[in-house]
Amino acid sequence: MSSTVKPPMRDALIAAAFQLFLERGYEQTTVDDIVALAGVGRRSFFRYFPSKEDVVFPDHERCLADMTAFLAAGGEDDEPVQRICDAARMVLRMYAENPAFSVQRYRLTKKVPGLRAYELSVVWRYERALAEYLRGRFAGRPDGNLRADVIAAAVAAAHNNALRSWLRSDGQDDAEAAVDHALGYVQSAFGTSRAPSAPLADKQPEDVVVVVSRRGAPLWRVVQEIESTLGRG
Amino acid sequence: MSSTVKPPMRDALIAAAFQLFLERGYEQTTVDDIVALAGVGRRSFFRYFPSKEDVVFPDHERCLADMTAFLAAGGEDDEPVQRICDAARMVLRMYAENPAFSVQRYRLTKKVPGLRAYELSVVWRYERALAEYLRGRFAGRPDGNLRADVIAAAVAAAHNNALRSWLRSDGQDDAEAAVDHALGYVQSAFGTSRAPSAPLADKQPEDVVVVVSRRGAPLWRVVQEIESTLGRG
DNA sequence: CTCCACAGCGCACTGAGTGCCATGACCCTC
DNA sequence: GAGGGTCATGGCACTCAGTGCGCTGTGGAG
Repeated sequence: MSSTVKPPMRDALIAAAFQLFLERGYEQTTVDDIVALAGVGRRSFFRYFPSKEDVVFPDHERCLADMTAFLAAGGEDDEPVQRICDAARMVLRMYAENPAFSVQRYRLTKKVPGLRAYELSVVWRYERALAEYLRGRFAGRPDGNLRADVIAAAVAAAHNNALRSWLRSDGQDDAEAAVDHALGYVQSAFGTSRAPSAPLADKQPEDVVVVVSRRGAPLWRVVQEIESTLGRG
Repeated sequence: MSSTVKPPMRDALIAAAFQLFLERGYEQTTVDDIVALAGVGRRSFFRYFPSKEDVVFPDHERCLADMTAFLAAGGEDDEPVQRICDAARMVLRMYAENPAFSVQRYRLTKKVPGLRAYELSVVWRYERALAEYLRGRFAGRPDGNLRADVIAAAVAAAHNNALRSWLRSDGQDDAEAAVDHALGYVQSAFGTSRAPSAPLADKQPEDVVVVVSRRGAPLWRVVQEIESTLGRG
């Protein structure tokens, strides 16, 4: 999409950086070490990566752009929560495309506080993209912004939960299944009028009947009554 | 709790830093400028603040410790979601104690990307404290960790939504009411059998009557039926 | 009075990130 | 084929955050 040609110098820098990071650690590796191993000038490093941390997350900028484009391409008839769940799945796929690389990076970010902080800012931008989309879709509804922020945070948290458990398994588990399960939980909590996932969708509509009186009551009261009715005390 | 005595030097550094940050901006102010204005040695700055960013968030370390202690002090009979909502309210109160300072800091963090990233790592630590508490409480339940992470993220997002809208109002709005409302929404979504807050608890129980048949149905189906019943298409 | 602990200070150093300019390859035009 | 323009790269010098180390003054305990 954005860049059709692949600069070999960029890839060489990434390879050299990860080799040194894994050998002696992130903080023990200077930018001078990286450029020396890659055989390029120090100034060129900062041409391709605004900071030393960026070399650890080389493809997030593109992935974020893709996700934003995906959300912008949706129509008004899409179910919003479903849409952002699909958007979150795109991020997971990006990780799953290079399992070995993703696991290596996970080990790095787990150890180095500076990288963890940087990853947070990356995740935050994804979450903001989801929230902004929902804000647009919820515009006009009561508490639209609040609902958008909360649901986006829940979806991001569910995605990250599944992603991290997959990374901890060294890429052995089924990432797609894990994220489907996690997102299904969020969709059940913020459920909208759509089945959360295919295997549950073939239930009969008659398997539940709900009658609510006093429609003006606050939602939490309704939920409270339902839960006591369902016997979850 | 942690530090009973207040070093005047620390406060002098904070005051000097904010004066300069507001005058000429964060990035245009060097640590040398701050220590020169405060009349202390440069090395002393880094004795009190590990980094230049830390001087912008001088009380978060204490607040995080207080929140962790609050969560650890809870008993097994507390309602978990209610508990972390109360914990989140502690953070809001910390902000509300110094409205002018909080609003100044908000303006700074909104403009400076580096400070925004730092704030993210602070918020992340709060969220992790909430999630770790819930993980302990949900231990053994199916999807306990997932539920803990998602609910903690939702509570943090709701809190941040209310906090930011209060900060945007220059501290004029009612912060407590805003956060109560926002957390009430989360509790309604992940609702457990308890009223979300005192001012709503004195409603009559008769103001809503719910009848649910087929109790074995999945929760998302129940929610779907309720929403269509309530007319939230 | 002496010793010791500690808070602050000064200094020199590393390393990230930036601005500026030179160089060389490539391409387009005449 | 010569000249000029663009662009990627390299080299250099600089700022500034953050650190390690050693010095100094002060104040309390013996």
